[in-house]
Amino acid sequence: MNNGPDLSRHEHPLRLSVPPSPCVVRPARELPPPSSCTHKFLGEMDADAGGSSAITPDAGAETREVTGKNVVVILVGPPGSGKSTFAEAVLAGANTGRPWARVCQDTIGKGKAGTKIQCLKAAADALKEGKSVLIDRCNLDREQRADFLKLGSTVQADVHAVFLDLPTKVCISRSVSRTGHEGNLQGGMAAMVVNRMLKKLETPLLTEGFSRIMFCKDDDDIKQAVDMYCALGPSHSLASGVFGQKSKGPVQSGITKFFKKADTSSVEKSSGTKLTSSERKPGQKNPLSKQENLEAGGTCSMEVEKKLNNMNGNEERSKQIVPADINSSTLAFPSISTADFQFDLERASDIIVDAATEFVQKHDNMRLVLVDLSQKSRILSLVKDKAAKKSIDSSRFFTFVGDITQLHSKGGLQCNAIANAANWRLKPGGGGVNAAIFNAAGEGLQHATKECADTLRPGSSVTVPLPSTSPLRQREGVTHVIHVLGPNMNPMRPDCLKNDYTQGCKILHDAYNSLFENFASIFQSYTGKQNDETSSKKSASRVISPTDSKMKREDSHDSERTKKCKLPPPILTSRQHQERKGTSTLNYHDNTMVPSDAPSQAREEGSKRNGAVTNKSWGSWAQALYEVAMHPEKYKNSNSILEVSDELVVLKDLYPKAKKHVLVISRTDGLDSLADVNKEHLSLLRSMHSVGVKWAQKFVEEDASLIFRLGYHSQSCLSWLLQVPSMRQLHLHVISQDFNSPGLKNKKHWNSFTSVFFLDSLDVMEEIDQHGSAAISSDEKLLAMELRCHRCRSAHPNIPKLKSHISSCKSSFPAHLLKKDKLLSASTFSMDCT
DNA sequence: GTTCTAGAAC
DNA sequence: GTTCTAGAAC
Repeated sequence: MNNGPDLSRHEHPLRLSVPPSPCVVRPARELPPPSSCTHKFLGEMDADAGGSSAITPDAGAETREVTGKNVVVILVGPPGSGKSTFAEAVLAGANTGRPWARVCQDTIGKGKAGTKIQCLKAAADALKEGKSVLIDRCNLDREQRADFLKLGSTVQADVHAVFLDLPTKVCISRSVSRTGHEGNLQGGMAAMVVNRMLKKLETPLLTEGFSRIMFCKDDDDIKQAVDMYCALGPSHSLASGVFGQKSKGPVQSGITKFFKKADTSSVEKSSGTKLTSSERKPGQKNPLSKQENLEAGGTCSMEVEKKLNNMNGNEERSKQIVPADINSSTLAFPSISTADFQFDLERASDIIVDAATEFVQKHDNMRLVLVDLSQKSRILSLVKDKAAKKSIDSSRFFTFVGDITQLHSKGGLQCNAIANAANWRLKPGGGGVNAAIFNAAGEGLQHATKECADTLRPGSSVTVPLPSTSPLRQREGVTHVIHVLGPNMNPMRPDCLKNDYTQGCKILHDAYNSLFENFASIFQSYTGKQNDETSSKKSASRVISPTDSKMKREDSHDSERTKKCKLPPPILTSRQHQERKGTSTLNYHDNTMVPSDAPSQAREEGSKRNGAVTNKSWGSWAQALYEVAMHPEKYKNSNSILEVSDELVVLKDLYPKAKKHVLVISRTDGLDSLADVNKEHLSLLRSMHSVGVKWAQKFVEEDASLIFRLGYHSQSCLSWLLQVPSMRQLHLHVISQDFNSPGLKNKKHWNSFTSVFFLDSLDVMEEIDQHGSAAISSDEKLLAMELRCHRCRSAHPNIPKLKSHISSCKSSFPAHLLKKDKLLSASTFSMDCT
């Protein structure tokens, strides 16, 4: 609650905080009289906010002086909070002659990932030119802001913070649904990023060195702040202090709170139509439709939120007739791939109707329900029309408007199973149906899902029995969730089919077939053993892939593969097997590390089935580390293996990128990359780290000039889809920082060890300890970045020139590496010994 | 992951 | 003409 006097929204902000003095150049447009509401605005200040240095209202009113100082405005806010919109609005609206520059990290890299250093330099340059600067990056924590504050104080500029403190759900919704974002952050990844970033939020304080902090909680605040900076004359300075902090409540952060507040809002699908109040059911708060999100993102309008909030309370629950059929098993499913994945609605509706027709003809005691949250859902009406034209039995297949997680409690529709429009990692998040279902089902669904499969390929599905404790089971009577993944036609996502609807339609059809087949499988298993959860779990928790739905009964013995659907088995040709016979030498390239007794036929069959849709598999070369980890004994005579334990193998990298480069490989099956690691693996990571340190120490003792760094490649969750090459099996690089090796040949090699693509082992452990997963960068641009020296950061045109430079560069390493012992050198170890 | 090689850059 | 990169093939 706002305890201060009401802020007059209609009066000009400059007048509110800056009473003009005779020598002030008045902005071109007419300003209201100066004195009327100064107190009002300053009365908004929270004297406690920002620590003890928050100034009193009167002091604030008196601080205005003609200084001619430049201003550094540090925008603070997560993606989607409107920082860029703010900065652009100031640039466009400034009308007093004060020159402004926007320093934007998203664009400063000119297509490549921008850095803080680039921003600092640009800001310094602009300040030198006499411009005031808007720092357009997230600046969420003190450390991120500190350098800009320092820069400001160095040039004696006023440093302000404008904190775009909007509701988390708004930022997530906007960043998820925007397109064409300068930093390429949008779609499902954006929700994750916003959520993660907000965990790091540290509210700006005057004690950091700001002369002024302004909180913008909504559209009006933003507009006021923009107007104020637009009207800030060259010789004006704004009052010091904290303004606009209206609530002392905890800062809302994270998607969890988002869902607690609006647990059904994110189920909204892209319907292509605007929502009206009548489309909402009681209790649904903040229903942000995709369409509205886009509008909100595009115009930075907070009106959306208000409008949506206003919808609550006077909505009427839509009356729907649910065909009663207590003898049928019911599957409720959302439209797959049409929202985030932008699949054409016409085509999608044809596919849904075709697949459903086929299904209901085959199974007369099961029914399918297409569900969408919006009554005006276009996909729903298309399907409805097409199903009617095909004369499908409407008691077996029908559409339903409602929240898929509350069909029984709110809609009176009892469903045995619900389908989830999952992501390929089968993890919560994303802000849509997926997030809503994981949220509604409770944590049990995550655990149950993990037992069934780790990942999902486009066109396939996996059935997960809900634990008896799941609220979704207890409240809604849903016994199974079937995760299904369709094709992606969204160019802003990394695995886009680029308008290839031939392939897209096939995958979508496969996805529905797989979903329906899995549903049928549950029912069949339940006819005999309705109360045997274990049994049903075993039979139901299978992944049905696009082409194996027809052969699922034939390969039911193949339990291991269906349990871990993530990895198509290595693709080995018969020639490779022949050539490989009897050999177990270490060689990534021709894959001779794969044991010669590999069950080749089964693998080939498996690869055909699994590779049918996307052909995205671990190439044979990528299996090498896995083979070493699983069967180190086969390579015991190789001098490449340095150490073997139950937990790990230490291997000399066969293509070292530095004088000393070894890999500490985990031997845990299924731990393919950092994306698979969670808190349970912390002790393994610690073991890997300490073994890595031990080897680094050994090498340093042999050659005291060596300096080591320990870390993991950012094998992101998207790498599989992006086909970014990587070696399967989690491995820690222990690499000397000379990078003096013929094995280091190209930009990708260099950047994979010297950009943020390389994640320090210490950071990874800390991240996992704190967040349960590593913050993996998914930006493929990282590996294509310009070549810069890892020590002095100088740029070089090509690898030979870079190599020449690094052979003699003696600059100190970047500060972030010098901290926390991320670099291991002779001094590190001698210190340890003393 | 590497190797090979066409073609761009110098 | 030589060097180097980047994409295809493995």
